[in-house]
Amino acid sequence: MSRTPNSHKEATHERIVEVAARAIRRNGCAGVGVADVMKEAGLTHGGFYAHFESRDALLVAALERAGDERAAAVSQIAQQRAGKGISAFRSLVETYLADGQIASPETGCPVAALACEMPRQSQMVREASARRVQRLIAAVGATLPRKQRAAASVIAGTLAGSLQLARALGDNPEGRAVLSTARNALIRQYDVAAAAGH
Amino acid sequence: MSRTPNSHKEATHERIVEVAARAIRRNGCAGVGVADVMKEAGLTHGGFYAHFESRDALLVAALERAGDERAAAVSQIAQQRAGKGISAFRSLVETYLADGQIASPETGCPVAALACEMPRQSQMVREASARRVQRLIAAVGATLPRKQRAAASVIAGTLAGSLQLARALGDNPEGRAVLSTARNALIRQYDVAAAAGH
DNA sequence: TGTACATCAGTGAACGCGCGTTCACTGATGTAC
DNA sequence: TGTACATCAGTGAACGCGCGTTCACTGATGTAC
Repeated sequence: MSRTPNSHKEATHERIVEVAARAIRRNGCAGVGVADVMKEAGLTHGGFYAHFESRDALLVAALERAGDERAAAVSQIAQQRAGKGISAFRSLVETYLADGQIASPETGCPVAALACEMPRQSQMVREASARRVQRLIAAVGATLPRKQRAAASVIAGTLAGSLQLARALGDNPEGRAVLSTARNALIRQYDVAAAAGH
Repeated sequence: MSRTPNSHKEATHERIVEVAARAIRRNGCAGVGVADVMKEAGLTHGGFYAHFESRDALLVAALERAGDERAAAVSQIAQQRAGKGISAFRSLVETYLADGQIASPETGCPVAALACEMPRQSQMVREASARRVQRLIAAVGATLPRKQRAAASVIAGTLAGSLQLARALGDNPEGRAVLSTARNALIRQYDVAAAAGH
């Protein structure tokens, strides 16, 4: 049926989503342009609607992809560090709030990059956004012992909020101080190893 | 020199800034349209440039106005409650994270409404944004005893981040749960009265 | 093995629309005489 | 007191530009015979 194997169109589709997942974190929802994304994927804008029903559908796909990418990166680092006896919670906090994140929103958490824009999007994008927030909270909860799991949402809020304040202050000592203060406070308060006097 | 007393033009200017201060929190930076703001202020768009050099200059004024308004509202509530023996910190937390804030960004904190958009704005807007963030941190710090003042930035991050997550989840039990969890955690950890076993 | 054909991913011109900005003009109000 | 004038806040038409979306077309690839 398909002359070019499905894998070709699917590969192109993947490329568009990957570009959009970076663009939405770098430029915000309003900064994702159909023509720009297609160009960065090596295509012309006219072919876009063979891949997506609308620009909003692209935003949804970009949000999902960005969240998956980030979750995979964070859990990969946590696994590497687990061998060294570092708790999953501590790895999460140190990866999420790493100094390098100030200047690299395009590879960071989409919730931190987009949270305040979420309520202003179309319904389908808002729904995808809410799922991302739920998943961030769940990911934080998964690193906590049962007793502390109820704190997952505050911790998620602290992570996303602190990173945003640091970015607003800039990639300078002032911004980095916000991150280190947050890392220290979170680890002191919630890390099991720290609580055990480790 | 001026026929209509200065107070007339100044009153119009005030009105424009007030409308913009609400619009920027409701619709985001990209959602502040010159024509819309002027219309909501009862004017036509052509007169805009007699009041502001550019749209960006309006955003700067709107940010400053929004921050001033919110700071005044929060400190007014704190003063009322101070008579009842409620600490300034607790008042701040309960006002900032009130359930009603989920649905009312346009009268809330501009940092919570705009933080993730700040790094993407023009230089003059970024600078005004950074000042707002610094002022939020300072306002939190002013409610803390000296010993805990270093925690002001994490607390500010927790306030802004939790409110954003709640808004992204929506004005429903799920969103409100995020706020109440954050209020409880902050007051338990940082409120002087709570620490004194009050 | 070779030739004609069908499929379809991608192209590029064109559209309608909204928005920031400009500018010649209006009309109301205070001032000079 | 009254009349002509200057000032200037605000009007509304027009501009250029970017963007989402549409659509007729191309050209490469696989299939049928």
